Amino acid sequence: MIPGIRGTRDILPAEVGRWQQVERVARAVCERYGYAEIRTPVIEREELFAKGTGESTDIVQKEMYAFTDKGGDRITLRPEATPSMVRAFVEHSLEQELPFAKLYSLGPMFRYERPQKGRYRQFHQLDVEVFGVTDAAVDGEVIEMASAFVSELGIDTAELVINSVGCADCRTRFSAALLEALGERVPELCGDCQRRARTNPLRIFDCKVPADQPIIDALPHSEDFLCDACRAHFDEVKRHLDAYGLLYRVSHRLVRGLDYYTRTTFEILGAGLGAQNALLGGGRYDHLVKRLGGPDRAGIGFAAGLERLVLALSEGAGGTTVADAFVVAIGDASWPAARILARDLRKAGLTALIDYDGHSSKSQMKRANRSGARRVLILGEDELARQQVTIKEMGTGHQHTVARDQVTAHLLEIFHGRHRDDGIHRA
RNA sequence: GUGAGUGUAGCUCAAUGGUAGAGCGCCGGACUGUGGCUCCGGAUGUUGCGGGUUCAAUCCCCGUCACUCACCCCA
Repeated sequence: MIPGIRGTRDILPAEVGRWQQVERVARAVCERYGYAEIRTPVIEREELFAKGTGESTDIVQKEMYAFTDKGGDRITLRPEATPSMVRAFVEHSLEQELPFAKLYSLGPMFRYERPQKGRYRQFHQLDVEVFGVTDAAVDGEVIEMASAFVSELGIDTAELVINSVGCADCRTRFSAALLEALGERVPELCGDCQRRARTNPLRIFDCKVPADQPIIDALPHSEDFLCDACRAHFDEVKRHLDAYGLLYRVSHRLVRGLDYYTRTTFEILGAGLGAQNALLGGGRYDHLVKRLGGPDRAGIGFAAGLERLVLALSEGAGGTTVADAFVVAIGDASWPAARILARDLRKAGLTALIDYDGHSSKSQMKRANRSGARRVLILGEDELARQQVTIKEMGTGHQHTVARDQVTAHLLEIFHGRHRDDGIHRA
């Protein structure tokens, strides 16, 4: 056997219903809020992420699946969606096309990381982006939508956390203030934090080492270093969230890892997910579009981890398709007629199963039982001769006969009375 | 990239330095045109892979791969 690649997973039939539910809700919510779907390639030029995601990030430095293709170009599997969304927005001048430049996309991302709970090398994200709106009302709407998405999935233990990292000026001043506050205590911090102090002081807030916490707790807060404009924007965002009645926690320690974030950042944290507990995260990136060669347009968005959402879904969520009917043929002569019966049921929009080999009726019944089909349509030599079909309700064991040419109408009537739902039934 | 734990049947797990067993599942029969319950019977393993120690390794040692969790990073 040739095994699958480390950090990748097969989403098996037993759990695919949960995925379909997450995807269904994701699409429904996005469409309701006026987002248009876009599908971008999984391969892009390496420089798109070097410039977009940021040369200093670990994603770009050591986690990309990058290679030189046969034409000599540097290519990479996308590690995140935002730069691709920006590229497509710019490349196709989408702001000319759409009433609002609000886009969403669903698809796989790739990062060469050590797998653990909620983290894989191929993982899937819902990515949502809005371009060209600086007003804080869009921050509020995006965050409200993210929150609505999670709660519509029935995940009710999630926590919304927000912060503002300010504009480039605020960040520069804040970083300097952090280093100054740290002063000579840098060597007391853990190795990772010493490295962060050199590369990106804001990330010190991500530290989990207990010994470092007293020092970190004493550090200044980003909120106190916001310029007037950024402060006003953040206040306005909070007013919007309050107006929506959303519960949130402002955390000055929420500093997101990607270089492009400005002002608003937010995350929704799930419970019981282990260390990788961010269901979704995002923020504003007011200079990214221009930085990637486009017009000077603001941007804001978030990415949600589908694996984590599936993990956070309640036990009974999802569901599998069970057949409306299982056709059982008895006797060699019945098989051709049974196959036509199955075809006719399917043509009428019903889900029908039928065996392939000339198995015994018993064996077919067992398979029918295992399939979960709600009824078995028996077509044996007796029925064939009388132009009938025996219908056995698996739940009760009762059976009755119906004329062959009435079968589909008969079944459709049963479903009509029960508000049939495309054959998909919750477990 | 770092650390810890774990790899035995399809699944969940036992076992012993003397070449493996249970439960569930699967297949068949009792019921030769009828599932679920019951009873009876049956099949399946290169004990992750490679090497070492040993008369003998699934068990001990080394390496390697995979999985799990955590660090790191982030969805």
